[in-house]
Amino acid sequence: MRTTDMPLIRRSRLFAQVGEPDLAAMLTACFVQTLPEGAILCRQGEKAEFLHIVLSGRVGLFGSAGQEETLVEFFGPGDAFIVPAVVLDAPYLLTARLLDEGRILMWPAAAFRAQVRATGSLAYGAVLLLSGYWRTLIGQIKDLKLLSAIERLSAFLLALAPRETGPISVTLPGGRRLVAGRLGITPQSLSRAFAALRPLGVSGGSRQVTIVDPTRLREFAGARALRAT
Amino acid sequence: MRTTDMPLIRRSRLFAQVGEPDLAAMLTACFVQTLPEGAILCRQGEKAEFLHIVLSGRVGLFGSAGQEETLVEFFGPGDAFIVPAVVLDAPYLLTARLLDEGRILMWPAAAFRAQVRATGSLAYGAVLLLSGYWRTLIGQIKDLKLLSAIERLSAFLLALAPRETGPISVTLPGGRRLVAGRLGITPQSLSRAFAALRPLGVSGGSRQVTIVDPTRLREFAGARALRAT
DNA sequence: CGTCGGGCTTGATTCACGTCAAGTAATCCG
DNA sequence: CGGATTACTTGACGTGAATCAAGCCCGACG
Repeated sequence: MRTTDMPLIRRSRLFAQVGEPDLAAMLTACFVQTLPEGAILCRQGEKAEFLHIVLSGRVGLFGSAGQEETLVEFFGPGDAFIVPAVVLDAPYLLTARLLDEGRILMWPAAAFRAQVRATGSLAYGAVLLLSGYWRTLIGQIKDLKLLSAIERLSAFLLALAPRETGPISVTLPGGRRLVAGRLGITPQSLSRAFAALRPLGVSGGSRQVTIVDPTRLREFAGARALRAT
Repeated sequence: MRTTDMPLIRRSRLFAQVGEPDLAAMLTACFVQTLPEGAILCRQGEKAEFLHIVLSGRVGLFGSAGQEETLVEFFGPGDAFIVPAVVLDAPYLLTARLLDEGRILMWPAAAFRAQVRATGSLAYGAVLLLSGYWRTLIGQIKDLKLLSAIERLSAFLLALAPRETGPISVTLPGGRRLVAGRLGITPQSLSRAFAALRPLGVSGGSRQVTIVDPTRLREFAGARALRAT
């Protein structure tokens, strides 16, 4: 574990409430790995062996059924993405794959389970983390059930936008293929959806998208007001 | 609070690890209400005021966008369904409505937040509860993204089946309209999906469905193996 | 410099599901 | 018990997105 990892570790919501000495004690059971793009962290159906916390790089969580596979969610630095399988000692529901080269904190499942049970501040951090994830997943389910593909793309882009107003440029968390999966559509349909948004001021290369007027896009998407009506 | 409520309260995963004296102390801040069918516990967009724990009856969580509304998930006794909004002190993403008459434990949001932060065993219970929910939500997202309507219905019915084999009769958690929402389809499509499964041995009245051979249904649905491939 | 290959776009067609519209069965309530 | 209201089913039709199939763009590599 490098000294440069500590600030990254501290930044995770999971450890927000954990005191310095406790944290140091916990981390003795862990190690950090640098892994290449495409590396698989865990595979759907296998028993949980490690909790993974992303220190750098991005990770995609994929669900598969038969031949099909789609991306369910993106994760980035600070995320600990399979807490549930680890605490419940259940098989992974998803496969995690690195989208970039990245550094991953590996925490043996049994040690993590014991720590969560023993350390209130860690459990509290886990509650915060899981609460945030619950909300993103609920948002995604609502999107899938209530919105059209174009509306979902609008909402997705707006969620990426840091500022509320003025022309902005957002970078997609992955290639078109992955974004399509996240939105629950095919790459072809995503392409058409982007084409449909072009008249509304959305222009984009493969990975970088600029929105000339977020407010207008928000009006379009929010004609069917979603997240906090 | 009735004395008959205590066993129901204890049964919730949330309190599994909480000691008797701690539990008694926590509950002083709470009260229990009996509410009629159709009562609304919280409304999408409003600030979280109470944590609700279902003691009896069933609750539906609904998401809405514009005019549309669908059921996102069913909840029953032991479930504490909006923990995330409460701990994060954020607006509800969903509207909760009672599907039957039921008894609900009401826990003021601020008191619950303080307790979770202070009491490790409660935080641990929350981690377990949230972990279980994460998994059901992930399952639902995978279903929506990867399966057809008929396959989703099959998977839903099989998840309700208590035993693995032999003819069984399951009771749907709500009317057809609600089940359709849960599956992300219209009631008409649900009706057709049931019709399509009839040749496979699924017969059903409005609320009670019998599956003559779960194994056969599982084969059909699991030709596209899902949950634990 | 050319050609090879993957990722993106575009068009034509198909299909699953939604929508509209009856019709029928179940439930409620005087 | 009868009539109204609601819930479910069924059919005909329309549509959004998937699928099939080229083409295009751009970086990789001989």
